[in-house]
Amino acid sequence: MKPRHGHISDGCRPISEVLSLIGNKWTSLIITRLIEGPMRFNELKRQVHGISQKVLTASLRALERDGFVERTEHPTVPPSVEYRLTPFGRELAEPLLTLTRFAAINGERMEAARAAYDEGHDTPPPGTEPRRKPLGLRLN
Amino acid sequence: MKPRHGHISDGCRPISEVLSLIGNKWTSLIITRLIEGPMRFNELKRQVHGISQKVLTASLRALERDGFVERTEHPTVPPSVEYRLTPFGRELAEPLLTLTRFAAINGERMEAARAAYDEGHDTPPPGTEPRRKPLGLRLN
DNA sequence: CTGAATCCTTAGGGATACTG
DNA sequence: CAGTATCCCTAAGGATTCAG
Repeated sequence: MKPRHGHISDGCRPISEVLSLIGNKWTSLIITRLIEGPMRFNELKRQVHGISQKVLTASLRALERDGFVERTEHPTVPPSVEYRLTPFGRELAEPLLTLTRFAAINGERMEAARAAYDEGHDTPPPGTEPRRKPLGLRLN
Repeated sequence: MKPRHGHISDGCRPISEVLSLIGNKWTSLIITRLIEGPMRFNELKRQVHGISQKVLTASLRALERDGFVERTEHPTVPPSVEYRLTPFGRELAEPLLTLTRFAAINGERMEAARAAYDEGHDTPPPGTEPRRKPLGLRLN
């Protein structure tokens, strides 16, 4: 996900950029994991449940490019690469945590609101499903 | 956009939900606009530059479903519909603004970081473009 | 004015296999 | 271990048209 911008309007552009940055479903999880401290690739992959290595690589590259994450390659064999937040990255982590906390706290409230909404609206008679998407996601 | 979750891991699920919520490129802009006060559909559409009617409708539905936005339909002709943040929505708006401010303030820093990164890496020799996407976005 | 319905393109991202 | 390279598929979301 790198629309990265779009001519939203000059005022909104950078905002949209950052938002789409954290919106790519994984970066925020990555960053919040990295707050704890530097981490190696596979360690990070294990901590961010469900992410594929392809996407993890891509996300880290993006974060590195934007100056939020620093990549340190140790010339050992087998390779060892460490990722750490830059100072800039830690600045971003702050507001991100704020949001993360909000989510953690209000998760069920959202669930409830949805349930209520779905009920009040065209809830297909039970037994007449197809309901909402089965969605085919899987864990690692 | 309703991936809305995915079995990220039980701890991260609500977080991912909220993040994907704001990640859909428009919702955060919508919410921050609605902080100013209730707004009608087309007024909102004008304020959120570049959004299509379809997407605005969909985003508002999603926000309504999640309990962040309230929809009030005035039975006039022609129709007049007002959207306003719920108290819950205003709670979400807080941390969203934090992020929004970060973006506004650090926009150029990101630009700079990217420029630096792109330069230090495989910058294709000038004249040999195709460089980065032309990307075909347009304003309203 | 508010929105629903359609069509269509793009890219995010999952799965899998291969490499230094 | 830390990636790169492919294939492929779904969904986000533009553009356009129709309707109450």
